[in-house]
Amino acid sequence: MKQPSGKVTRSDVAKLAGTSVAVVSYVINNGPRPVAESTRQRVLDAIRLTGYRPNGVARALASGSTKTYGLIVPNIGNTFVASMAHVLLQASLDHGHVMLLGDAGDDRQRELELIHSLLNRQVDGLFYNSVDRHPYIDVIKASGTPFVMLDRVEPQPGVSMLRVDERQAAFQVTSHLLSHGYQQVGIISGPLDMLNAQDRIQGWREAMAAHAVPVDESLIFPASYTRQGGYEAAQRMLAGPGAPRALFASNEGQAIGAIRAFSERNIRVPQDVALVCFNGTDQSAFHVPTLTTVRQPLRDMARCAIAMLQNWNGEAQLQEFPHYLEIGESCGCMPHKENNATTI
Amino acid sequence: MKQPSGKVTRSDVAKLAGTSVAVVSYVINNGPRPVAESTRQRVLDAIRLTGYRPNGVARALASGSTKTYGLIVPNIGNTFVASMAHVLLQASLDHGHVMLLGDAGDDRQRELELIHSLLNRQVDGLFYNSVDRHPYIDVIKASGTPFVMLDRVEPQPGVSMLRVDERQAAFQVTSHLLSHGYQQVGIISGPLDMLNAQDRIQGWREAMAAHAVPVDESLIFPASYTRQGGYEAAQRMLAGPGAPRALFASNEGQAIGAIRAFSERNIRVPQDVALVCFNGTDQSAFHVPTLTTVRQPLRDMARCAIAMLQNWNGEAQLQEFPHYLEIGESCGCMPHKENNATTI
DNA sequence: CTGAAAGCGCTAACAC
DNA sequence: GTGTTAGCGCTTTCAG
Repeated sequence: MKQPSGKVTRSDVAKLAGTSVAVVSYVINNGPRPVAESTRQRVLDAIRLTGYRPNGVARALASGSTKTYGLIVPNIGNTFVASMAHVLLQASLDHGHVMLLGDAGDDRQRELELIHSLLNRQVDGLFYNSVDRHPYIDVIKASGTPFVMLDRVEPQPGVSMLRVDERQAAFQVTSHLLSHGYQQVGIISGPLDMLNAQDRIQGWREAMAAHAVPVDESLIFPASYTRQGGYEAAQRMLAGPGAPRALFASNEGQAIGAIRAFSERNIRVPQDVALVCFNGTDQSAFHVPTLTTVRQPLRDMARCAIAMLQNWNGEAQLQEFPHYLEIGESCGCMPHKENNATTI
Repeated sequence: MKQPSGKVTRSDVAKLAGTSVAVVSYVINNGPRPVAESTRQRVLDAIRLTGYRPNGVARALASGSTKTYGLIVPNIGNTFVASMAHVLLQASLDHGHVMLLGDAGDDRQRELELIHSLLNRQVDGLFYNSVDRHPYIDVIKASGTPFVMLDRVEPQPGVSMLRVDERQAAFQVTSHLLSHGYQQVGIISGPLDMLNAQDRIQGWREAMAAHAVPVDESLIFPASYTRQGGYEAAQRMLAGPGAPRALFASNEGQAIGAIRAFSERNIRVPQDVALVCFNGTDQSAFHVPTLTTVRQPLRDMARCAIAMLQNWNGEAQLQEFPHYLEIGESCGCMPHKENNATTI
């Protein structure tokens, strides 16, 4: 008979099984002491009968581990962030950890609040993707909690970090556009004070140089990493003189926003403007047109991030991952499945 | 001087402040006993000096509350789920609670594992959106943990639930298409054994009846609630005879997948096929074309869900929310900003 | 207003 | 192989 409420404790089980509480623990934890098979069965039966559920809070206090990780993100509504969260969640569960999710709602103050909150709750480790370029690294360090930065920040001693070479990826993706023959490639960048925005712009610059194309600073359109940001940036671009025929959007949301803005002016992608973007998700493959995008090996990154926390020794661990270019229709070098000769 | 690690405990603070540990608690918790202002300051200083961080696990054990909620979702990669998670996270934080996020990865077994995991961790309450129509309600009930179902399930005693009248919403959205003059409206439904899929199909049926249109069962295309599902369903629809010129997709992902499939056959939305969908997110407004979609008042729902947990008395609470139809371009009754006379 | 002390439910020595 | 018990760090009652 299951109890109506979760008030059953380990000593109830012990009583019913006719053993001591220690034995119950040994059974539950498969150690650290052996238990006779017959006793073990009695305990197991008692657990079933009582509907006993080990109190994780008490276990955490006694054992010193919560089996919980924390994840701080700017906004779970961002599709790339959600993809990252998804793989981290899966990988953590594989290691027996659940995740406390802190969604900062793009608010710096809230982010700090959340960090304290998760730290107080004694997470075994923290994955951290900051709202902006001023992550609260000191706070986390002071707590002694293992943590991994998921986005690029100023290199610092004692800060572990995952990253892809965004400068190189930006170089590659811009070069891809240039190789199509475009002489002008615009860039919708992230907020200029963010390092990953700088990296991407830098790669863009280098690609222009490599192709002997003069860099036109007016082709940089800073925007937030959102659909709205991309939408507005594209509008600004169209409002100005000499809008480029090729464009590099710094994330998938911006790309989609830009395409929306274009469509409102009857500008087609890729026929009128070739487009590539960063950090595409599965969404890119279903978009019309499909998006040419730089993708990151998220699954590997998640596994690595967890390994970093587990092998934590207080020293910084840097792990760089390869990116890959997923060619879609948006850059124009693929046969476009869609055309305008329509019948049904 | 902050300590290098999180080993500072309350008694360290007490020692430094020259008080007892109880007083430190009184200061931290603003009660339950008053503390002299001067003592209070000494304690506060000691806390600052030591870098003391209250141990949430110990607090939870002693106080009986973890200040943590749990959220079980099928997959955080689904944009609608992510939107829901976002608002719940924000609302929870407003009430001082953090969230343990359980992402089942669309796997029933994993979902159960997660439920046990969160329950063991003594969450103060659980928000539950099941992978399929067989939610593990008994497990949660047996634990005595307050919980709210976020999706529609078989009405049961003792099960609180949020919902919108999906039958009615489906009726409305289908009627909207019919009012445009279409005689045939297809439906990409969810998996047929899910209640919300049945509800939506039922509303679709009733709308046909209300408009005196004979119901053609072959126009029901069951699919998973994903872009891939919508894509495949649309392909099936196009492969069959008499593909309808109007279509109701059961969620945003399906709609986007369907549009992709259409575009590959040079079928335009809304010119060739009028489309509406359920549970659109902000994404719908940036899509080309913008999507006509049924939206739910997520923010209100989140607040309500939390209130249900807080006022938990073991009795089922049912709360129904109004939906609203957001008219976009995809159904064809709006001036389409996009056209095909293109120049740049 | 402050201090002492009894738990909270469990882990893991340490005994036997 | 099993039982006893000292913590884990905190909340809160009960005495001063």
